[in-house]
Amino acid sequence: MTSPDGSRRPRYLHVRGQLVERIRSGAWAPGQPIPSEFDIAREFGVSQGTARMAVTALVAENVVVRRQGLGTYVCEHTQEEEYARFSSVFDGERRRIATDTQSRQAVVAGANRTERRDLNLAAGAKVLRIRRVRTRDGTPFILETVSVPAALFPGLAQRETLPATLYELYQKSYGVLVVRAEERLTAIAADRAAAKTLRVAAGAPLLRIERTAFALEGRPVECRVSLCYLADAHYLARLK
Amino acid sequence: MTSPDGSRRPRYLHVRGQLVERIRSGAWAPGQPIPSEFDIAREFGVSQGTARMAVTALVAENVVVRRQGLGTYVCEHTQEEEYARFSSVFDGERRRIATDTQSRQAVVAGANRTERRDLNLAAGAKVLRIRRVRTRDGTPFILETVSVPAALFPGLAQRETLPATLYELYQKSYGVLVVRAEERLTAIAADRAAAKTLRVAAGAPLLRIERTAFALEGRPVECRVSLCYLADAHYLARLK
DNA sequence: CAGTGGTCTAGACCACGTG
DNA sequence: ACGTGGTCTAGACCACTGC
Repeated sequence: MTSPDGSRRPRYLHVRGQLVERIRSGAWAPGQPIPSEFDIAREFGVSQGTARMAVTALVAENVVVRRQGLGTYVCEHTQEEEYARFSSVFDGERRRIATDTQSRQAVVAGANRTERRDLNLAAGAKVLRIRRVRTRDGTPFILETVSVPAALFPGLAQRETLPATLYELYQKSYGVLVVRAEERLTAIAADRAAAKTLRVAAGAPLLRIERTAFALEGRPVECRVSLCYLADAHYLARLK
Repeated sequence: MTSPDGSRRPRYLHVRGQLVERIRSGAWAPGQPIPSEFDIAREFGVSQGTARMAVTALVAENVVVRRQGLGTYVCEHTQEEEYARFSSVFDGERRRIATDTQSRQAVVAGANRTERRDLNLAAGAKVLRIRRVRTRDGTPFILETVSVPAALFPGLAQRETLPATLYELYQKSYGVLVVRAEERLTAIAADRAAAKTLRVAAGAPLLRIERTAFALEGRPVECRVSLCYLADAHYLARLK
């Protein structure tokens, strides 16, 4: 099969692209079922097996989830799911640690060098920076700075309140679906400001997490730096 | 289809199990091609599509790799591949850091509490503990203690030399194929001994990595603790 | 019960890497 | 040219879920 532009692309990848477009545009909303594999097959004039391959690709990309006997649903960043997928901090008994977000501050500024590189922005581009403290059982636990391209989230800076789980907001208000992230970790000594906020001694060892989050088609949409004081806690990474 | 014990299992999972058994037993050696999908289909009396599903499951489990036009090969832990899969430390330019292993020391001892939990060992079981220092450009970089069940690797303690890439040894000499690992990370302050070995100041922030490695069917086969001084370097984790 | 995803067949042809 | 994995069809039936 030859596509309109002359390049040879498997049919299932063409179908996948069409499905992604409908999800990106909001025609198929988060948490809602997409058409059945048979319906997709009929609409695009392919067999069920081919429609299934297209859906399987989206499952692998964390864009949809299959529920046997029910249907296939557009991924939804609920608070719970977002923690399960993107929060990697666990306690001594290997349970995921729940945090609350206590204080916030949001400003628009020119992107710095790290932000321009991680978010793939041109010089002079603006970012919205959100600074916040996350607490565990009421005590400061993580000091976090979240940066997003201002152009991608119009009006976000003017909001009076921001939810703890930002990806839900990105998705529901801006149609930006975070599907993947990379985190770069280092151990650093707490400087005075961080030590004061986290209520630890200056020089205490902190885990510094620098995250870059990616949306559909690999587009970087957020970077954040988190400083954590991990007393009786750890970060969990799964290899392959 | 009903299997001999009466449970209903998809045929492709039955085929997958048979393939795993041949790899585990060494009948199909690391780095060697397994039979083609058509040959597998013929042998087990299933269609190519079903044989393909069985192979796809093994690909997802990191047991085999497909090479288009060539065949499907049993995964091999070569030095290069092992670094690419299990080494997560990168330099400031985001290149993977190569390390050399400079000094080693191996002892057999009773498993401690952490080892018993991570390796799923009974009280009184013995482990082989390997202590070693890994260097970067000649300077100490990672201080590492590797623990494996002594019963699983007979004769390993008596070896005069050990390679830098242990998983290659586990696989080639003992038929133990590491397919997955979990790493638990914390930031700690260097104690005197670690500081001296790594040539940093006592109290310097170190990244502590506690790894558990799993073989086929989820069996834990190794745990290791690594202390890294990450000057101009970071640990990379990929989320989903 | 109807409708969904999950498994399975027996073919066919294509794209790729090697000889 | 050959054999491999990769794509694709047009069916079929099974297993699960909710009504």
